[in-house]
Amino acid sequence: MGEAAKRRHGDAAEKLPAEGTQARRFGKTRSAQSTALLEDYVELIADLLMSSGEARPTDIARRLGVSHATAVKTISRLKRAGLATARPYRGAFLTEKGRALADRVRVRHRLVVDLLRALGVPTEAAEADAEGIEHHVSETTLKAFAQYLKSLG
Amino acid sequence: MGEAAKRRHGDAAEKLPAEGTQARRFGKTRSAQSTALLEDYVELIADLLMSSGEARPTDIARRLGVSHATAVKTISRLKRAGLATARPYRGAFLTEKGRALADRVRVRHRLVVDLLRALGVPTEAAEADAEGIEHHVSETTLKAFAQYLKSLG
DNA sequence: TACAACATGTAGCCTTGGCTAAACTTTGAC
DNA sequence: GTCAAAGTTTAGCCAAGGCTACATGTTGTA
Ligand SMILES: [Mn+2]
Ligand SMILES: [Mn+2]
Ligand SMILES: [Mn+2]
Ligand SMILES: [Mn+2]
Repeated sequence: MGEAAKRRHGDAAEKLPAEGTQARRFGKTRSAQSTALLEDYVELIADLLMSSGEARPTDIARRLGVSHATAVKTISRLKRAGLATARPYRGAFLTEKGRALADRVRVRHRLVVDLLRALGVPTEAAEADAEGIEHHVSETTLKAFAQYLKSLG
Repeated sequence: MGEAAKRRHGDAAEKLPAEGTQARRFGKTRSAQSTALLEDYVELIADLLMSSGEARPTDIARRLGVSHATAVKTISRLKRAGLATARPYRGAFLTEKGRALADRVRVRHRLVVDLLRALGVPTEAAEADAEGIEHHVSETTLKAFAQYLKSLG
């Protein structure tokens, strides 16, 4: 480790979290990230199905700001994950599991936006930030958010 | 688009954000994600340098819960980005730019954790969730957080 | 001083999530 | 009914961020 370094700096050491603890936290973050995209897709597909009756690759792509080819590939991943089905040239549909996820994700999205707005964050910033934040909010934290909002009446 | 579908569902349409608006939001989220890892690395390297005088690949890897090979590759990316330097077998060091980023990131991390705790989120959940949330909090939202915390005294 | 233990670096593999280009279907306007 | 426009699919490329395996370097201790 470098005993010299240890002696030189060790005494003034700040308290870092234990290695294992920190590793677990970062691991959670990584796993949240790997599901974030799928969550946004099912939420969006649910919205499109609700509002227009179909969720076509091009529409999805435009709303996400990616190419249609990217959307098609991600829809494949949704299928592999058992969250969606797709009929050729008819767009995407959600499985039971996909609908359940979409519902949870939509509720969570709303809650995060509402909380941010309650704290005085302007609407557009709240919506934009929530799109990323939502995927990293645990059940525990979500409950605290709901509690706080309830306390405001 | 399918006129039948449009007629069947269009009337009960829910109000989605405009396509461009939604695309911009998702784009911001994507770009935040691409910098998230670099932010965590510079923050961790700064912490390790402070507490032990050196930031070696193996230590970084253990704290992140990844293999040392992964850490080495990411340190290369930090170098490419002008955030860090590394002397063979002496670990990583931050450039001026890296130190500046680390400072900003540390302040933001603190603020997010403090806010979550102020809302009643238990410490460990607050720390774990903050590790992901922090990367998606805009300056605007950060100010609102600070404001709220100040209002609590 | 030698050497075993440990740290480092490198190579090669995989998945995810972007992209463009080109071929193919569907659809709607005439 | 035709056919061009619009949408879909597929293929092939790239970078990021994981991994394991292996070769090489350093270092504390016997
Ligand atoms: Mn989102
Ligand atoms: Mn969302
Ligand atoms: Mn983080
Ligand atoms: Mn952090």
